[in-house]
Amino acid sequence: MRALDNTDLQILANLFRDARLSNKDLAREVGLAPSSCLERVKRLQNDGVIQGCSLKLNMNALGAHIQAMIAVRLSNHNRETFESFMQAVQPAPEVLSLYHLGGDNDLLIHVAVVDTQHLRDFVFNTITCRNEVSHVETALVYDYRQSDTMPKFVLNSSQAV
Amino acid sequence: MRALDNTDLQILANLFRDARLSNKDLAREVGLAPSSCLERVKRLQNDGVIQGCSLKLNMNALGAHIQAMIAVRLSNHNRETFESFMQAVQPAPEVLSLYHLGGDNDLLIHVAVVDTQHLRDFVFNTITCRNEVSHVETALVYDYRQSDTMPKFVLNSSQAV
DNA sequence: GATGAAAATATGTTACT
DNA sequence: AGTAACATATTTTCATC
Repeated sequence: MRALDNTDLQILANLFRDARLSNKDLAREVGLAPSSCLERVKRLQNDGVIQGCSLKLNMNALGAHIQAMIAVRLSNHNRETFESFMQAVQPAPEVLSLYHLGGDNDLLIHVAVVDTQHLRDFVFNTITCRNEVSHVETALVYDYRQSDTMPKFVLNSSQAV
Repeated sequence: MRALDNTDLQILANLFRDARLSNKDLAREVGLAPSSCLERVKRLQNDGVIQGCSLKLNMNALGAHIQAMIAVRLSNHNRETFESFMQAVQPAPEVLSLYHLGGDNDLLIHVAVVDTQHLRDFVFNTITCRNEVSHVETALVYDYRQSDTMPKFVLNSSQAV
């Protein structure tokens, strides 16, 4: 993979702010011709720097009035146990995202549910029913905010132009 | 806000999978003429059902080789304390997202950092230096997976067509 | 509301610097 | 690698159903 130069970082920062920016507008923002800009965006996608693009939705409008974070500890920490748990839980329609952590809790599962009864059913039917689960704690999510600016770090030599 | 009908849900599900889908392709997927489809997408944006669209980036390619989840407890739980903490922390370039929870921990902060030293500096300089912080626990994020399918629930009467 | 055709815009190629 | 020009495709408007 090629190192990212400053123009690449500008492209990424702009798309991070608004991924539906047209190529023409993006090119103007970063001071490139549209064709050159398009070429770079494609390269960033091919190189796997850009991994995809997802919609931020208003969960309440979809009928999910409660969001919760479910912390899970497993009884066994080998790879197979993890993978089987994640593969069973991730496809559930309530699951928004899933973190595998190194800490007291092995996993954090961010879910959206209709109401408290739905939350309880989800925890029983999808989480605690699994025999690899040793401990579960559920907390309401009052607020969830995603950064609208791309993480930016001091460049090291391998990234610099 | 108008209730979402089945076509709206199909549009959202398709865009959730790939927000860069062209309007033409989206229209074909949901069985509408491109113009009708565009009209609905605009309405969903205006109604705030679609809140935005963000890029999923390979953090390693940006030079962030470590991701961590920082759990924070505050000494005071009034609104002002929360807001001032969130407004101070959220703009930090390392912060990817921020959860306000009702539970033992008040906040979870998902961060991307260059290395362990950077993580330590971030925790000291941005989190523990603040006097409203009473407890901090940091865990490495080994894996972070976002659902690629839109949460779907049984429709209630207010959402049904 | 939805459609289809026309006008405006954007994309993607190619040749050139 | 970047630019400009061109052909193709898409978006968006609008009159109509």
